[in-house]
Amino acid sequence: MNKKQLQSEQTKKKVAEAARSLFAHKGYTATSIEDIVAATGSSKGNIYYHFQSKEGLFKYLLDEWDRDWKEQWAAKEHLFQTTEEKLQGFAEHMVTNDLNHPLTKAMDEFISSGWERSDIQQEMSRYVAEHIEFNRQILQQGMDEGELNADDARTLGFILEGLMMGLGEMSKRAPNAAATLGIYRKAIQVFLHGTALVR
Amino acid sequence: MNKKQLQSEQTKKKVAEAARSLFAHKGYTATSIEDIVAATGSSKGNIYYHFQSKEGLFKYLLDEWDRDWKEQWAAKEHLFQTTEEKLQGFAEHMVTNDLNHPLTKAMDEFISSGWERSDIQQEMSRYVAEHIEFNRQILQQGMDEGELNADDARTLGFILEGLMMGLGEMSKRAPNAAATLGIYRKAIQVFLHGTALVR
DNA sequence: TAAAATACAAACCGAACGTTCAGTATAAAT
DNA sequence: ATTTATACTGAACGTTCGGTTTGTATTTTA
Repeated sequence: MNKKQLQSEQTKKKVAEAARSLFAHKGYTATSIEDIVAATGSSKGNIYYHFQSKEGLFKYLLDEWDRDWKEQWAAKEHLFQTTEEKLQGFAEHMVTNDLNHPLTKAMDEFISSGWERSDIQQEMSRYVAEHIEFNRQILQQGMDEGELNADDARTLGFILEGLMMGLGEMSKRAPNAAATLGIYRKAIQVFLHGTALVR
Repeated sequence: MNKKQLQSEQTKKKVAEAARSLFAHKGYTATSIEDIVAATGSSKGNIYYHFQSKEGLFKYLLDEWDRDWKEQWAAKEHLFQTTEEKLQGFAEHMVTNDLNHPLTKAMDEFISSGWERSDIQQEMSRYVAEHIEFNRQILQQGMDEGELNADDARTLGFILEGLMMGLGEMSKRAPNAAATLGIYRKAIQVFLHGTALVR
C-alpha cells in the first residue's frame, strides 16, 4: 500500500471516528457536516470525497457497528449451554454492546427521521427480522430439547424481540447502569417462568 | 360566545385537525408550517396567532390525545376483574387506541428529534413513569390477592411497560393489524405464565 | 358612531444546512 | 521530467423552514 493510500485511509478513519463521537453526543440531525469539519480539520469536500453523503457516512458507521456486534457475539456464544443461559447471555450482550453503544440513540433518530423513505425502513426491518430469526432458533431448540413448552417459536421470538427492544428504549431514558442489567435478567426470567402463581 | 369567537374557535379546530393529519402522514419534521397553510387556507400568521409555535401546536395535539385516552380507559376499566383480565384489557386498549392512533409515529420522531432538549425528555419520562405506576398497581393488587407470585411490583411494572412499548415499536413497522392483537394477548400470557416447562 | 380589540393575510427575514464544483497540491506512474 | 491519478480545499449555491412584522378587514365595545 502506498504512502498516499495509507494517509488517505487514516484520514477516512479520523473522519469516521469524529463523526461517530459527534453523532453520539449531538444526534444525527443536529450534527452538521460543518461540525465534522471543525472536529477533524478536514475539509467539507474531502468528507464528500470519502463518503457519498451525510447519510452514507452514517450508514458506514452503522455497518461497522453491526460487524463488531456479530463478531463479539460469535466469540462468546459457545459459552452458553441451556436456553436460559443463552438468553441471559444474549441479554447481557445487548446491555453491554447495544445499550451503551454511542450510536443507539442516533440510530433511532435516524430511522424515525427517514419517515417515508421506504429504503431506510426496509433496512431496519431486515435488522429486526434477523433478530427474530435469531430468537426463534434459540427458542425452537429449547422446545426440541424439552426445556420449553412446545409453542409457536416465531411468535415467541417476536415477543422476545419486542421485550428487548422496549427495555432498551426505556433504559436509554432512565440510565441507571447498575440496575439495567438486573432488569434485563429479571425480564428473561419472567419471559421463561412468568409472574403468575403456579397452581 | 361571540360570532367572532365562534368563528375563531372553528378555524383553530380546522388548523389542529389538518395538522394532525399532516403530522400523521408525513411526520413531525417533514411537515412544515407551509404545508399546514396549504392544507387549511389559513395564513402562517394566523396559525402563529392560535398556537405559539410548531412545537406548541404539536404538544396541543398530544394533550388532546392524552385526554381522550384516559377518558376512554376510564370508561371501560370497570369491566375487568382479575389481573389477567385487566392486563388483557389494557393490552387491547393500547392496540386500539395507541397503535392505530395517527400520532404515535410522529410522537416518537418528535421525542428523538428533541435530542438535548431536557424538557421534552422530562415530559416523556413523566408519561412513562405514569405507565409504570399504573402497571405496578395492577400487579401489586394481583400479588395481594394471591394471583401472582409476591415480587417487586415496580420492577415487573417496568418490564411490562417495556414489553408493551417494544411490541408497539415492532407492530408499527410490520403493520399486520389482524395478527397484532393476537400477539399482544400472547405476550400478556407469556408475561403471566412464562414459556418454560413447569417441572 | 368612534375607538378598540380581534382575527387574519402576505410579504419578508435570517439562519442553517447538505451538496457541488472549480481548482490546487502531492505523490505515483511513465 | 512530464503526465496522470489521487487526495484535498473552501467558497458558493440553492433551498427550506420557523418565525416576525406590518397592515387590514371585521366585529365588538363604549
